[in-house]
Amino acid sequence: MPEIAEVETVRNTLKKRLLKKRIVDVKILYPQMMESNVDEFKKNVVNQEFVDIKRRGKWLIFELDNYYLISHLRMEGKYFIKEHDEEINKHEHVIFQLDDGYDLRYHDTRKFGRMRLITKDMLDTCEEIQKQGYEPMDDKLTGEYLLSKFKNKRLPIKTVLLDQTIISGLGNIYADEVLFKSQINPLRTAASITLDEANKIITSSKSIIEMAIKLGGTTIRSYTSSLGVTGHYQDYLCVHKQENKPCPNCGTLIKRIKVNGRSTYYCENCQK
DNA sequence: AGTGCGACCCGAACGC
DNA sequence: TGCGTTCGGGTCGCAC
Repeated sequence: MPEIAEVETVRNTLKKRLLKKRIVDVKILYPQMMESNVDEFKKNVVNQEFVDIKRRGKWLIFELDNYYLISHLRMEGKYFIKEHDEEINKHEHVIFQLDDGYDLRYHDTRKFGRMRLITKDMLDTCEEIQKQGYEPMDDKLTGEYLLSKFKNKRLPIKTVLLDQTIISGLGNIYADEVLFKSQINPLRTAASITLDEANKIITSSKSIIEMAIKLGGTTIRSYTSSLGVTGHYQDYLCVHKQENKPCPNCGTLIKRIKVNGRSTYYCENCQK
């Protein structure tokens, strides 16, 4: 599932293939995922060229001549580049036909992803984008900032790390890994986190995201006809999806619990 | 304001 | 084997 590192990898990969390409047609096969009016979307996106690809948290932002195409991959959204005459897969929901004989195809088995076209001046007022908190690599993310956000929260710290308005980009996997590296029990309330621990959360997030981006970069599968992203970070996970495996620190078997409905993995010995 | 929970989806995993 | 059921994951919107 794409978290910040995967979205960054998608961004870097697509950038190499898409810049200066022009959209000559678009097919929307699953209109429910389109938050813009479908007819307007088609009308406006056709004949636009890809100028840049940006990212904010888990949002991908395709910069076109006159618009931003903003796209959230949610759980399983992927972009593929395929030759235009290749058969359409049943999970391909939006097909952008490019001027070079290829398509950019949005593929999403769960149909959870969303996309929308906005004019350039709308980005500053686009709520989903603007309400994102600081990203792990942002210097503005400080222990003091986190404490001010955690102050009145009685929710488990694990749940609060998934709140994109505080730290932008962490998902269920990295939240578990960050808490393990910070040696913090996922069930602790956010309000109970000390300044020291908040700083640990920040340094852990930075190093984990940095490594994940590097791994994503080295493990891209790029075929001649398509281009998906399968990072290899899963080979380096300490706790997430590691139930009943030994903790890399102390050997205690990793526990799996539910925290506010989400699977959560941790070492009960290391994370008090 | 903070919190809790259902809805959105459907393939995979599980239970019988 | 084949069926039915449950689960999961990010985010939103609504109720409390």
